[in-house]
Amino acid sequence: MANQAFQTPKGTKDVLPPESARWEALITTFASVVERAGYGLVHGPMFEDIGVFRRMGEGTDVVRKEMYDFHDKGGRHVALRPEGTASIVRAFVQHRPVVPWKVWYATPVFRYEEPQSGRLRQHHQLGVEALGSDDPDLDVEVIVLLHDYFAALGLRQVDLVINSMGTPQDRKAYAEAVRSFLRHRLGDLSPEDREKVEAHPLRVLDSKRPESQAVTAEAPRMLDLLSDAAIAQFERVQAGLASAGIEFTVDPRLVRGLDYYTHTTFEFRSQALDAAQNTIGAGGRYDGLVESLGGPPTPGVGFGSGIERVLLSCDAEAVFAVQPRAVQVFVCDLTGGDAARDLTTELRRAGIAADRAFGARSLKAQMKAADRSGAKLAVLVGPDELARGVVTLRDLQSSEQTTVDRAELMVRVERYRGGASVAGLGGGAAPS
RNA sequence: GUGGCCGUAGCUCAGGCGGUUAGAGCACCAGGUUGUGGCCCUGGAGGUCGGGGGUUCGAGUCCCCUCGGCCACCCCA
Repeated sequence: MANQAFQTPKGTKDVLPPESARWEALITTFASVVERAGYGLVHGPMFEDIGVFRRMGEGTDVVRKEMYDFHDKGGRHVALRPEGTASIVRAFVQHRPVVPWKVWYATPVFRYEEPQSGRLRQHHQLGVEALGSDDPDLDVEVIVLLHDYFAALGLRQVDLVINSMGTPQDRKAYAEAVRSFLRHRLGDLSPEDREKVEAHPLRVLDSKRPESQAVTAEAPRMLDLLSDAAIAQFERVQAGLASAGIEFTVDPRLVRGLDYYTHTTFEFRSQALDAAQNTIGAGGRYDGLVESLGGPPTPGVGFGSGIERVLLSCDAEAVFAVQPRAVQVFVCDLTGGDAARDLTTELRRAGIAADRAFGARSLKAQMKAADRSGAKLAVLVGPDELARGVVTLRDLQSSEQTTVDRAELMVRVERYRGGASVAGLGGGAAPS
């Protein structure tokens, strides 16, 4: 292991320029979609008392085996967030904001898993949570936001699947119904699924194993057991989606991995992703979660969407290409560096994006750097300009060049940005 | 956690059966133009062949271990 260079921990990635420009644009797009709907940004700790996350469901894989948990130096048992919702709910319980409380977040999330395409140990989620109303129109609002975010990115090959888990009582009764049904068909299930029957009967429903699917096809259907109130709720959601012009399919076997969901659950899947991980955004209603974290009975609904997977989908559909923001002006200095140092500062303070080369390189090298920077305009200062109190402006696309008084530089650059050509900047001097 | 494939310069890749100083393209740097980019030409820098151990006269090439990547299961964003 001698001299083995450090690298990102397994299942994590660095996001560097120019790719990071895409992340910025993605988050900006998301923010504009949800803030338009009245959602405010929440920042919070990346780790919580482990109890906060255990409320996601003691039987879930995320809680049982994927949490990055540890004891800190004070003996507190804490965990890195494995998802966004529980922390938001904890914040709600702690601060008791007025309802409806509509917030959004952008956060890394951590799960100890075997990495593969679209699955990392640290990935990043954008999400919203809306607490304090059980109005199904809020479910619709949240789903529409996620849909419109994908649309804003240019994604087209996205399918929406929805289901209802009913009230907490419905969910419990249904789990019992499925369990007793499966008990009689144990022999027909795949061995792996057999073990889930007692602890986690609903998980068997979305098993991909053919033999299990044959069994679950005949299992009691959630939608047949829903209470009247839950059915009304679910129908209102469907009507709202239809009214928003959003296509969806109802899949009675859609069971999400976290136990807190009640009523509406939904998943957006990218058809452009052939990987096993094609869910790019998912969520649902969680009417019992606030209470289980010590708050007053408060309904809630929200979703999370993985940035990495969404970007993978964008790649697959060849949409949402983002150009990194280039500087506008590049200063080349042959006088020892004073001009580069002072002019870039002056330009930047005037609100103009400017860059320069360092280390007293040849003009050729500096021009090359100017070209690479993407700047439209180069400012050249050599001994000649210095002596005359002028600077040379060069349009890097047309190669037009002129000289202007140094004192006039800011005005000239502003005029150039306003659309004037370099030649028209009228310093009077001929190109040298 | 289980199984399969893979790991050579910053990037994409060559390196027949193990055999002398490990190559190319792109990118980077310098020169060709005593003060000028994008094209072209020339040159340069950059690698303990993921890491460790073993077999052998000799290993990038074979074996073992390990780390990492990809894929499937599982799970999920």
